[in-house]
Amino acid sequence: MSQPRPGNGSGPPGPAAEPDFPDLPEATVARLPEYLRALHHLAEAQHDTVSSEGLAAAAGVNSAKLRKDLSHLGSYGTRGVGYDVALLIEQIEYVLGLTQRRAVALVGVGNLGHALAGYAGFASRGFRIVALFDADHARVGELINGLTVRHIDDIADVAAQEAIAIGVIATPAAAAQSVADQLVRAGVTSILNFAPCVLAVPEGVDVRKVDLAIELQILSFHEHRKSALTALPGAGLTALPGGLGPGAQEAVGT
Amino acid sequence: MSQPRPGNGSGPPGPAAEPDFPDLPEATVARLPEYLRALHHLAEAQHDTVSSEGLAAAAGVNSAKLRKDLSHLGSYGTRGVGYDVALLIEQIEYVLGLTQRRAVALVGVGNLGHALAGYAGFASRGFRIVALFDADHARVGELINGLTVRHIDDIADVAAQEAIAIGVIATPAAAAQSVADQLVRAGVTSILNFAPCVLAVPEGVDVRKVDLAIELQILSFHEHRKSALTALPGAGLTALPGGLGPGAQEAVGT
DNA sequence: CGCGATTTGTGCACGCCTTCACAAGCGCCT
DNA sequence: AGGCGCTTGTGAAGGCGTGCACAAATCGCG
Repeated sequence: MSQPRPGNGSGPPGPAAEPDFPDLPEATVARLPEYLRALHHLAEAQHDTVSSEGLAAAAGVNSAKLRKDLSHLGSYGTRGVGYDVALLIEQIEYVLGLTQRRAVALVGVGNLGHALAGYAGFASRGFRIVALFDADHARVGELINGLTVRHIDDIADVAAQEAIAIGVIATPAAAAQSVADQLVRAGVTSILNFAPCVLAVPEGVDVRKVDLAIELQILSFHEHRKSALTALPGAGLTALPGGLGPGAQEAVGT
Repeated sequence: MSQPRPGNGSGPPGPAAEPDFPDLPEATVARLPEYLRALHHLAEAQHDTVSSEGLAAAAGVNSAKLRKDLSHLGSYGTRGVGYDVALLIEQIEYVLGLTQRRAVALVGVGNLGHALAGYAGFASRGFRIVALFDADHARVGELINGLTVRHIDDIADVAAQEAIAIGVIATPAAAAQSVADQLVRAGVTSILNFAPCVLAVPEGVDVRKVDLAIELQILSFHEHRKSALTALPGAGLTALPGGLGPGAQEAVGT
């Protein structure tokens, strides 16, 4: 767990000493995974280098932003040429801590939990789900994707065997806080919460929340706004104003 | 302040002219759904008023931020008392355009799509899934939650009958762009994309993306950083520095 | 009727993030 | 070897969002 990296041989880090990355802008961290995905895509297409322009387009961001983001990791590009795809992949994966496949525990094997347990994207992008839990005894024992569902109260035992750093909560809102408490008690320090509620956790534990209905509600706001606009003003919706050639993704916040 | 609504009748909008909300800060819009959820929770608990402090705690945000957010909607609080829960719910629902239950089409009835189709949270929070689509003919005809899966090519016919404003893409990445194109062609102007790829859409179409693996990768970064910190510095992790009483949710970006 | 307690609404300052614009650096071609 | 074009890396400016701190407003009580 400790030993961030020895300064030696193979890995991306490079032989010399490294300050690691104590202070990457949070906004940058949130974009790195997107760059990483785009890079893997490029690698499969046999590209060995990319310009910031090209990578930015593939990731759906501004090229200046991308360069600034990458500059925070150090200089891994070559002026006049671009970035080495393989090198950049290694570097970003290292920064994100993906060189070790992190163990993830999933709690709540209902509708959504089932889907998450079977989601191939986790395995292919640096994670392995090592345990499934549920509070419902009727579900305990069920076999999903090669894993047996265990009762949530067993989580301490499982955590003792395997270092679980990340927990995913896919339970109803009413159960989420108590599940979070159990996860924290078992040593989990990062939680991805799909339940529509706010979690209280001790300092040092990170929580990210994904609320599917909220995403729709944000879209609904923009729909509401759009329909109000087309109803009122003179111009109405004449053939799309600027160019309509597929511009890069229209953001709508983040 | 501008007084967006005349003080008359029952519903929040009121029959008279309205400037609507052409310019709400995007960050505020993203938080309104969270306030709304907290408010519904309070309403169920028979509270008719809340202070900004109380609502902020329930929504996991700063009270000053909450007041500023709400002030953008107009003055719906009473100094010395707080906010009227029912009134605020109506107001936020109106702003978000939830007074009409928006019709949503879901494309991709695989692992995740199945779960989304059965997710009760959509129905209970202002949306109704009116159609399911898939490209796989083997899946067409399947009955899920009272809806029959249709082929993606039929989307134009369905859109003709029912005004579909929002489309949800839960297909593999390879199919997502082509599905998006079909949705746009059918008149959809808002897309929620679960596929791990960037979508190109014409101007005027809004896209929000949810990438489950990216969320985990962001957590992984913080794990990586935490383990590096505990390994190096003198103090190590002595009993949590500040207070460890469950503070409000630790954000980790948004 | 007046006063104090309480809570909203907001002006202001600070910091983060984005974007532009350009100098520095690298490879290639002649 | 020299010059030219291309691309990175970054300084600086502008905008947005956050949080503080306080004035204004309302209620309840004596």
